[in-house]
Parts: sequence; C-alpha cells; structure tokens
Amino acid sequence: MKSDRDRSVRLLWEPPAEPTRGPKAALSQSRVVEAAIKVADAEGVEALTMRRVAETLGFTTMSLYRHVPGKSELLDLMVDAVWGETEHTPRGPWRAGLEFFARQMWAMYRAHPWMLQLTASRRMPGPQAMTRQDAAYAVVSELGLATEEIVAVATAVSHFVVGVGRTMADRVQAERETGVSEEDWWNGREALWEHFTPDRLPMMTHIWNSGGFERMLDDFEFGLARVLDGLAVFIETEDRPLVRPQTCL
Amino acid sequence: MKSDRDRSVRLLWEPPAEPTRGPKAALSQSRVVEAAIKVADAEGVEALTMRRVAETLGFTTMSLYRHVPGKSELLDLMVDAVWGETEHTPRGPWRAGLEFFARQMWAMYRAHPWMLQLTASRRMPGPQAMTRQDAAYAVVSELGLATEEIVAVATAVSHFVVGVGRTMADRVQAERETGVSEEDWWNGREALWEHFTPDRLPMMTHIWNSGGFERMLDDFEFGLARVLDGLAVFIETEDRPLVRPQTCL
DNA sequence: ACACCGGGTGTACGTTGTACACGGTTCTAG
DNA sequence: CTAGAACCGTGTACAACGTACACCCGGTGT
Repeated sequence: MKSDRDRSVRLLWEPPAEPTRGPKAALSQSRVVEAAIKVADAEGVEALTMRRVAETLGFTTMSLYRHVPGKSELLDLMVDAVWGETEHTPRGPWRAGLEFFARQMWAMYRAHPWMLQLTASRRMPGPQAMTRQDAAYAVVSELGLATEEIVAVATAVSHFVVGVGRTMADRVQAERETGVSEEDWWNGREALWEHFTPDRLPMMTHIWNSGGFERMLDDFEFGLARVLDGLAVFIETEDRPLVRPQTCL
Repeated sequence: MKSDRDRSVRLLWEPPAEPTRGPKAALSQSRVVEAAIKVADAEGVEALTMRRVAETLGFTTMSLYRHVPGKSELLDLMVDAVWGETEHTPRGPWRAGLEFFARQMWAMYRAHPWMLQLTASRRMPGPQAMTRQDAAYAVVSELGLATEEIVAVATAVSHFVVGVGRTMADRVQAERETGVSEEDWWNGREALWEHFTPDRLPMMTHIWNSGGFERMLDDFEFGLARVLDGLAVFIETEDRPLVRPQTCL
C-alpha cells in the first residue's frame, strides 16, 4: 500500500534508471505515455484502453506493463507530460503573469480536453505540474501578501479555468462521440425546445427570442477578465479580511 | 439514434404515464433514481453499478431496465433530481442573488460530489436544472445588460463553482477510497516531499516554510468574493466592450 | 560456461453494461 | 367471460475492460 504510492512518486520524480542486463527494450516508458496521449487526444478518454494503446504501438497489451505499473500510473504520467508542454509563467507584473498562466492552462486543456475528465482521485503531482504552479505563485509573491493569500489568489484563477475547461471538454467529447456539431445537435432537439415555454422558463425564452444565445460571449475571455478585476480589487485593498475555512471538508 | 435522444427528453421532461395494463410495478423510476443517488453518495461514483443499485433495492439487475432505458439515462435523471433539491434563487439585488445561486450550487456539490465526476458528454438538460438556471438569469436581468451579457455573468459564477467543486470532489473521493484523510495522506508522502527542494520549487518551499499551506484560506469563500467583485466592476462600467468568441471550439 | 535479470507474449479471471428470451400477472376487446 | 395484448421481473449470455500469472528467450555479469 505505502510502497505502491512511493513507487508512483519515484515514477514521476526520478528519471527511470537504465537497466544493465537483459535484452534491449524495444519499447520505453516515454513511448507508451506518448502513444497514450495520442490516443486520448484523437479518440477521447473513453477510448483510452491498455489494449488500444498497445495496438497503436504494435505490441501486445501486456508488454505495456513492463514500462508502466498500471493504468492509474499511466494517467499520472500523461498528466505530467502534458503539463510539461506548457510554458513557465515569466516574472513580471502580477496581472500579466496570472493572465499568462491562465492562457497556458486554457491552451493545454483545449489541446487535451481529457485532462479534465480524469476523475483524478488523489492523483500524484508530478514535477512538470509543480514547477508551473511554482512560477504562478512567484508572480504574485511581490505584492506584500501573506503566503496563504498568494496561494489563494493563484488558486482562484486555476479554479476558474478548470470550470470553463470542463464545459468545453464535455462539448468536445460529445462532438466526437456523436459526430454532430454542438449547434446541429441542439437544433435537432425540437422535442426539447417544446418544453421551453415562457411560463416555465421566462428568462430563457426571453434570452432566446432576443438572440442572446446566438451572440454568446466568449466564456473564457469574459470570465478571466472578471476574475482578474476581482483580484485587482482585493490586491489594492488596504486591510484585507482573511477568510479562513470554517468547515474542513 | 434520433429517437433515442428524444426518448431521453421525454424521460426527463414528461411525467411517466401510468400504464393501464400489466401487473402493478413493485419498482418505479423514482425509486431506482433515489437508490442510485444513495449509492453514489455513500460509495462514490465508481461503485455506481447497475448490479449494486439493484442489490440495494432487493431486485435483480435487469429489473432496473424496466424503469430506466440504460445507465446513461439513469445518470441524466440523477443529475436533474439533485438539482431539484436546490432552492430557486429569489428575486432581489444581483449580487445577493448570484451569491445565493453560487451557495446553492456549492451545497449541492458538497452533498453529491459525484455530480462533478460524471463525464457528462452531452448530458440532456432536465427541467429542474433549467428552472434554477432561469432564476439565476432573472436576478441579473434588471441591470440593463444585453441578454448575452446576462448569460455571461451568470455563467462566470457557475464556472467558478464547478472549478472549486471538482477539486473538492476529487478530495472527497480520495478520502473514501483510501480511508485516509487528506492531511494524513500528504503527510505520509515523505518520498514526495524529498523532491520539494528550494532550487526546484523556490516559491513552494518558501510558502511551505512560512506555514502558508497550513493556514490556507477557504477556496470557495475567497474565490466567490473575488468573482463577484469582478462582476461588480463590469456591471458598473459605463461602456462595456463586448467580448465575442474568436474561435468556435 | 552459466546463472540471472528483464522484455515481450498468451492465457485466463473477475467485473462491467445490457441484449434477449421467458414466464407470470393484469387489464381490455370481443 | 374469455382470448390476447401489454407489461413486470428473472436468468442466461456476451463483449470489452484491467491485469495476475506463467512462460520463453536474449543479453550481461561472474
């Protein structure tokens, strides 16, 4: 139990040592991870099967287990590898920095929507993800905030991006699964629209009739600007009330 | 294909008609949904099996399929039933209203963290969820905003709550799976902490050493206040730039 | 020369969602 | 009042999943 998890730590944080004995490996951990990412990108997280990954590599299913302890650990490795594709937030003014960080995350989630669908129960943090986090903290660290406030500010941005990202990820997956674009799909749901009557959903029908759903704003751009505005208000305030957690769930 | 989805619509939006023939049903759709919610609450989304639900009800697995077309539709019904437990946002000033809406969502996700783990590819929206949304829009509708701005404002709040919610949901699931509390678990990861060195992760170690991770602020409370502040800035601005989506993904 | 370590394979098991056929029950049509 | 249709619950069966285990064989150290 404990050693299982410590093995995961080594897997992520320590470069795999080359074995001195035995035959040359035709496969490697990074090739497995790479192939898995490619499968998830192209066919979605539900198609990410050990069998499918092995197939794209031209090996048998069980050969993967020589390079990766199991599927859960493979997911850990995939996540950290994708974080590795993002750029570190450069030092500079806090607002530009946090915006950069948010855009990096957003680009990452758009390229790999499955990142947001891994149920991620206690996923082990990897070095790539951690250094990106560290750079984000650094950019907020010169404002004279308490360290717990630094964390809170950076985390607020992350939470927002994760929220928009999930909605986006669901849509992408749905489009792949059904092969129908978002718009076409909803247009095909007359049976649903029949129930959108003014007495049941007054605002929805009003927004619909005035075309508000056709001219939608960009959720990410709009929300990000608002979040940063809100953080600016906080940062520029003189005496900030500290909001401590009341319940420890 | 098409009729499948229309059946889902009927399932959610039209009350199930009592059959006139055949034996009295010992089971019912609502009992199945109720039992499924109870299983997911108590044992997590990964334990939500058709077999497990049937077992708690004291029936065979296949009997469920008389009341629910399949697992995917059961999930639709569960989601909408949970939305039904929340209160409608009452009319009133926008900020109080959006805060109320956010707190309702937050309470919902805390009570049923699995809501955030359903991969939710194109989940059919149900009436309960939609009326809650409608009430949230209503509270923002008297500020003279364009209808697309009303949507954007309410959606920004939702996205944030979803973001914090996911982090919380992952933690809850992990605690159930391992039976170890969040704090204990991380404390047991010495193998991980060894890699948190000042040269690799300067900010992290600094925050750690100054106790910033022990005095963490409440992510939900802190972030919500910032988001609402940011929206206030937007709402009180005279001429607002409209941010249109550039890319349609 | 030989033991051994490690890479790749093949088979097999338990668990999942659910298709399908069946037998019993109750209302409706004639 | 009876035949038949509609419907409920059950049991068996199947494909796909992650992966434990036993196996063979190639290359390196002693």
